[in-house]
Amino acid sequence: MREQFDDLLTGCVDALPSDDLLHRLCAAQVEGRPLRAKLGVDPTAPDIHLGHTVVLRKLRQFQDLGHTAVLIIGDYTAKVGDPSGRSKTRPRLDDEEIAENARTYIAQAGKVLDMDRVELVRNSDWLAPLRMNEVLKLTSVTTVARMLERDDFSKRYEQSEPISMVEFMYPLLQGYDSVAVRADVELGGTDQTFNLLMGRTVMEAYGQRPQSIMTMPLLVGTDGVQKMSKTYGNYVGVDDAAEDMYGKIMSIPDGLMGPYWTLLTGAGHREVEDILDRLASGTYHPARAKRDLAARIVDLYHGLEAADGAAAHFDRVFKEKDRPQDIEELPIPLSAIQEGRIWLPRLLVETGMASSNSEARRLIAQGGVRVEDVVATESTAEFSVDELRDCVVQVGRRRFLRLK
RNA sequence: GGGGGGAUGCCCGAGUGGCCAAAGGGAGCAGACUGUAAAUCUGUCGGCGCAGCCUACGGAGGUUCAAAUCCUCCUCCCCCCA
Repeated sequence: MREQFDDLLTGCVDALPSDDLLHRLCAAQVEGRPLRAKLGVDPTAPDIHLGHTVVLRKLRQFQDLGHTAVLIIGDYTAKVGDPSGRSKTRPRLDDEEIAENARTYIAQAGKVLDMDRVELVRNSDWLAPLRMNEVLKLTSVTTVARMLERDDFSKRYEQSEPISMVEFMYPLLQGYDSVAVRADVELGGTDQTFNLLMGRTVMEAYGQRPQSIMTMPLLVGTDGVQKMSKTYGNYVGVDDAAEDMYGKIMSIPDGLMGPYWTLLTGAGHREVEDILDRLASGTYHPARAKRDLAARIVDLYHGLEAADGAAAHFDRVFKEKDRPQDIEELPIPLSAIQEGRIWLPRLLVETGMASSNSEARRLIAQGGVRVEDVVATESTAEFSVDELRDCVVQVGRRRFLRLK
């Protein structure tokens, strides 16, 4: 039991109230009743990345220990939406988009969870029919002062950034979800702490025992700075090809290996501690550790064979700086040909390897463009169609194209 | 309802009449180096067949030889008071 508990706490930032979860686990064992572990996700984006899997893995751990994973698709809360930021022009998600996102989300979540044993529900089932008097009851469980205690609200308030009224509704609705599914414990990122705690308040107001809450750190993206997010371009998608996944993980700063091992591999606390100890003592080479990490994660989503293939691909392209095996092929665009000649900058633009003539000139000036392994030095370079046929054009270290 | 502040390049943010395609930082991109696409360093970072030209500092007009900078109106955002 203690061992189980320690594994559950691995990677967690907080489990509140302090001994509540342990008590529940014990009681569950004694009574032979599994705990109901709740995770709510809003299907606001079509793809999920490793950042989303942190909390999914934790939920999976609950499953593996025989508890019930309750996955709430926030198809209603997604529509309430988070109106922060400069979103006035952003079109509201319509029902079809949400449905589509939910579909892909569930499919991708299945790579982490045992979907056969997940209790899958949608919160529109109970939120959509709510009547005004219910909503009013819900809003009366807390106060504006408490809302403003919330870290991000208070920060925004100080910095004179807008806070919309519906944003006040959001934690209440999420809390109502907990009531609806009778959650024993709710999981979430640390950014969800307030919402999770609000769930306790709401449950209490509805005469239920307030849930235990468990928060997981926000995964830092491959840039090592910001949280993993598609908008920052520092994400590793669950559906990324094995080679991409491997390469992206190899690109993380060394300091991120600890969190990644802890949060993304599903390794138990003993294994993680061992790895980190050996890294700290220098008996485990960081390059080796990162390769193992990358392989481990690719294995989780693509299998061992793909992981080996990705590692080999990585060595070939980045270590030996060789050409990759599969180079995209493209016919020489007709639009790049003028009077039978092909001007190099135009070729780069027309093939999508540079975004503008200026960009192309820049790349050439910086020695970043190669044609058949020969560095192009002049932005005035011209070729004939025959000269370029079957040639490999390379921009930077990782963009290749074979002309046909 | 009244008063005040603000809108600058992908993002943050300086700039209050010419020296501004616009400081600085971040991201990105390229180069060097390496254990990797880490770290570090260097360069670059609106467009144009580019030693020149064009378009740009929320929008529309105006003043001026000259405007991101001054004036007018408009749009949006924020704060304070009520």
